[in-house]
Parts: sequence; C-alpha cells; structure tokens
Amino acid sequence: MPREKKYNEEEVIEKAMALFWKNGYRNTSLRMLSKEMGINQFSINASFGNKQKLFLESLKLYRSKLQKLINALKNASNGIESIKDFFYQFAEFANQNNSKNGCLMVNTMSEFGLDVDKKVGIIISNYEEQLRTLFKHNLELNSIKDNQTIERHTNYLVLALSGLALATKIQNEITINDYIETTFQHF
Amino acid sequence: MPREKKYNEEEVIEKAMALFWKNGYRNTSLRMLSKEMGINQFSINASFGNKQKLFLESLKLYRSKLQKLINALKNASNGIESIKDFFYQFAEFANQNNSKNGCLMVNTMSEFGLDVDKKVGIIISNYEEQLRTLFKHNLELNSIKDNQTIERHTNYLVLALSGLALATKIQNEITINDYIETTFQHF
DNA sequence: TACAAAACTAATCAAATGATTAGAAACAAA
DNA sequence: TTTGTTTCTAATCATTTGATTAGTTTTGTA
Repeated sequence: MPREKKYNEEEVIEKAMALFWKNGYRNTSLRMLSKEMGINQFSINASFGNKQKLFLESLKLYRSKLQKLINALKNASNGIESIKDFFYQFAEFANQNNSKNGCLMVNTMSEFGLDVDKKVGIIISNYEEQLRTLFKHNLELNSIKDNQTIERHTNYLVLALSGLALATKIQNEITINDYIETTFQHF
Repeated sequence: MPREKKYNEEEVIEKAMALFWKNGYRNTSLRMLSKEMGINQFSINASFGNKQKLFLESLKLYRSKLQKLINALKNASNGIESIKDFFYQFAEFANQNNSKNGCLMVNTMSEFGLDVDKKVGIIISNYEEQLRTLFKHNLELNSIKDNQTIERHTNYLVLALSGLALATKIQNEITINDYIETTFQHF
C-alpha cells in the first residue's frame, strides 16, 4: 500500500456541494471547486471522474441531508400539522445562516428543466415521489376527504414546497412565514 | 444618409428574448444569439452594446408582453375570481406551445438570486410591486378581511405565482390545475 | 461618377473552461 | 536501501466564451 490520499472524500464533497448549492452547476467552475475543496483538478478527477459525476455525488449528499427532515415527517402522526412543521423546517434548511441559497434540488430543476441529466433527474423524481407519498399519508391521517381531494391537495403541497424553496432565495422571513401560514390555513 | 440596417431591431430582440427565456442568461452564448437573431456578433454589439444590455432589452420586451395579462387584471373587478383568471392565463403564457420555459422573470430570479444586475433587479421588483398592488386591490374588492389578513394573502399570492411559474417548467397540466384550484379554494 | 458615412463580414483577441499530461513526491513492502 | 505503486503538483491542451478589429460593401448626396 503506497501513498495515502491527503484528503477525505466525504469532507471535500461537502465543500463541493456547498458551492454547487450556492452557484448552480454551470456557474461553478472546476477551478472554484478545486480552490474550495483544497485539492487540485487532477485529484477531483481521480476521486470523482469529472464535474458531472462530482455534481451527482454532491446532490446525493444533499439528498441525505434533506432525508433527516423527511424522516422527522415520516415518524410524525399529526397529519396536516406535521406537514406544516416540515415546511418550516425546510424553509430554515433552505436559508441556513441566511445563505439565501434555496434548495439544491429545486435550483437544479430550475437550471435544467426537463433537459436535466438522466441520473440527476432520477434523484430528483425519487425525492419528489417520497414527498408525495408522505404528504398523502399525512393528509389521510386526520381528514375525511375523498381520494380525489387528497390527490389534489398532495399535488398542491408538492408544488407549494418548491415554490417555498424558490422564495427563500429572495424573500424576507415575514413574507415566507405569511406564505406558509396561508398555505396551511386552507386545510 | 448612408446604408440602412438590414434587420429590424424589434424583430431580432424578439428572437433574443425567446432564446434567453429558453436557456437562461449564462447558458445563452453570443454565438447562439447571433445565429438565432440572424445577425453577427458585431451587429449585436452595434445595436445593443453587449450581452448584458441585450438581455436587459429582452427582459423589457418580456415585461411588455406580460403587461397585457396584467392589464386584463387591472380592468377586472371580480375580486379573487379575477386573480384566479390571471393565474390561469399566466400558466398558459408560461407554457405556450408546450414550451416548458416558465417565466423569464422568475427564471432570472432563480439564476441570479439577490446577486442580480441592478437594472435587471429594478425591472423585476417593479413588476412584483405592480402585481402586489393589483392583488391587494382585488382582495379588498370582495371581502371583509382586516388589513393584516389582506397583507398576508397578498404575500401569499405573489409567492404562489412564482411557484406556479417554476412548476410550469416541469409539471404536467393536471398538477398545475390542481395547484391553481387549491390555491384559490382557500379564499 | 465620386465621395463619405454607416453597416456589413470574417477573422481574431484574451480570458475562462473542462479535462489531461508529465514528472516529482510519498510510502509500504521486499 | 531499493522497488513499485499511488498521489500529488504544476503546466498545458483544445474549446468556448464575450468582445473587438480590419477591411469590404452598401447607399444617399453632391
């Protein structure tokens, strides 16, 4: 066993994710990544292949962070109130340290639309599907709505969440809170 | 008076706008613009100065197109129903010819966040302010809500509209309609 | 027809980008 | 110590980018 890597791949990918989150895919260059990650371009290639693959790993890491919020929703049983709590936690997550970075998933959707890379697209749709299932489940918990209404409300909540993510990039906290409160006043 | 321009500036800026709308600012190169507009890079510079200024003119043109929808809302007097009509027209506008391009304003907000060019930012905030005023006015028309509630609902509708713009880039028509219907069921 | 002013074409510039190369440095095993 | 494998550094590659240049063409006026 010869020379060991100076860096920890988990650690450097955390920095890559932060940069992609802040700037988007196309506006993050390998030189910026190299500087931020503290390793040179060759090492990025050696560890991750290329920029696209590095982004994919960054998105996976981001997803795993989001998963913690989602798990809280999974274990909740308060119906619509649990979903509302999730919205507030999500808003805080999307604007941690007043970063105004929004959500990396939603940012990526917005940057690429339907022309997104296939593997990236799968991660995003898996995430959306998981959200949809959890929202639906919680909507069924404490209501007597018919299936069609539940389906409609589920669709609504999924879009409302991505709208919230977008909003955190530019709006102030009051507007954000107004938005969440009004969203859940309907139920 | 010597040679006349071969092209009409109004016409070529329409094509530039379409390209920026589809691809965003950074992912639209001057060569793509040159090809689409049918004039070479030098002529783009001669007519508009540089890429940034061309984008600004494109955004102004986009804004003037949106203004037609807004004027319909201005002349309406049906309160919340008028706002709902506006949402449907906006959704159709953002997805005309099944383009999935969303809204150029919202796309720009998402691409640049708060780091947006100053002049571009002014156009966007003017637009948002106009929306806010019209929403507020229509909310006051047919309701007995207190001022605080109207303010909150106004904030809600502004964010709901940008969320709708984002959604049209990726979601199908059913989900979009569910979203609009549920949004206005609250009132 | 000759001239002048503006618009045109095509080529080119410097800078930035993603990716790769050549060679030096590190280090466990023999 | 020597060897072989791997990581590291720094330089470089070909493209693409926004912008500009040099020189040609067009066209109204004198």
